[in-house]
Amino acid sequence: MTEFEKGPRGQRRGRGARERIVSASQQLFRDQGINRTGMNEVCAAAQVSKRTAYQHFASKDELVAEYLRRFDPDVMPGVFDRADLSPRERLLAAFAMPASTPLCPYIAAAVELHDPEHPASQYARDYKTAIAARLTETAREAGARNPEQLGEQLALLIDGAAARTRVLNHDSFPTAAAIAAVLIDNAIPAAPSEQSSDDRRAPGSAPVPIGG
Amino acid sequence: MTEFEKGPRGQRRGRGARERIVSASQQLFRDQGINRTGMNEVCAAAQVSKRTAYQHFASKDELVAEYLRRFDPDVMPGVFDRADLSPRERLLAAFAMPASTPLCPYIAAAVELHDPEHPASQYARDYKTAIAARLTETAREAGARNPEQLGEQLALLIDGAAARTRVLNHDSFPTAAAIAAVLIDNAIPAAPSEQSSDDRRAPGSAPVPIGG
DNA sequence: TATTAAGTACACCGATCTGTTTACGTAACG
DNA sequence: CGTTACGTAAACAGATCGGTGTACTTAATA
Repeated sequence: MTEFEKGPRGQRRGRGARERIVSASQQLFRDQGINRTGMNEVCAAAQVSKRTAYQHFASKDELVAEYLRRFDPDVMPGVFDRADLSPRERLLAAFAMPASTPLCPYIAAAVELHDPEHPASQYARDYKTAIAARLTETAREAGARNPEQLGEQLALLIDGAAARTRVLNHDSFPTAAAIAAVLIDNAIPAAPSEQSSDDRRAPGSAPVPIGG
Repeated sequence: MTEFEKGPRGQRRGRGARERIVSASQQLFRDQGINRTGMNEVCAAAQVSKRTAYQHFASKDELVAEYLRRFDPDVMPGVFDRADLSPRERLLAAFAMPASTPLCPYIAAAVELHDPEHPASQYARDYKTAIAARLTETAREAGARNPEQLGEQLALLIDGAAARTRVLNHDSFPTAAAIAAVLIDNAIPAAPSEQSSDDRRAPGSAPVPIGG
């Protein structure tokens, strides 16, 4: 059966190869960019022959797509899966990304590839849409007046922080988090000033609509 | 002196060449990306021989730097120079970019070049800093409580809208403008209601500090 | 043992890109 | 006229890149 593991007969091949290739591209594409990283370099880093690499991925484009796809299977870990946090806290947690978090490879890929039809570009759109959807969902849980709007706004803040951090080489997520706090407080009726364990809403007050 | 114009003995050269090269790179770099546009293509579009191009620009990197530098000599025309607008209106005007406006070549360049030391990357940082400074200045005029903070926040919104527009292929500036309106209203004490949809604020409620 | 699946090492192809060089053209000016 | 400055056109150099082809190795299986 060969199990496709390092298993019975493989000395160091089999399971390792594909994994190593993807893993190497993660680091190289992120650190050096996609266009500036050749397949030779990826193969060398993965300790895999070029032949093998092209047996696992028909083209570099496929590897790039897989590189993005594998990046974050469950969207933004440590944010939406934190059942111990209130919805509001979860929304804010999206802006407390650790510095080690890679800087939005989706934006980078979309810019570098420069082709909206590229599978990686399409996946970048899907990912961004998924993020916004999750934010919207959480905003709804938090009792936001217009969850779609708040979700979209928070997503924009995340992208802004990522882009700005990249260009300025200076962490902009705190600024984004501050804005997020304002938006959240404005969007949730009778927002309890700080961490809200319960969010009852004040029905009557017509607060500031965020336009659109 | 040869005036650097079409000049004494130039038949149709001189002033045209450099201008045409920069102009061609504007369009090509923006439409196709920097890395995907070769010098041959630029020269062809500029109707200039390669020899001449490399006489005006020692390298492609220099041309790229000039491409960014020439992009917007006075930062964001139609925004800060609109003396007929109130400071608050000027702040909001920054989010009403016409669709024809090129989509943040600075972010694109920083990502594409992928080298923070590249002169173009440095210029991108300078440009972004200049934008934030202008926004801060205008925020101060508008009477914002913390102009630096508001300026930085609005700058982040602009970058977020640009990045998101690029990735999603969908104009995100309206969303950013809506956020901006909220931030501005929150940051300016007793905001006099301009023609904004509404900005009356519950009078007694202390406005939410935007925290830093 | 023979086969087969998987992999390595490495040369190679064709395309593309930056940048240079060569050969030639042309117009102003002495 | 000839020189000189400036320009074109096009070949070329050198590098890199994506991707392939070939020959060899290794180890499990029939």
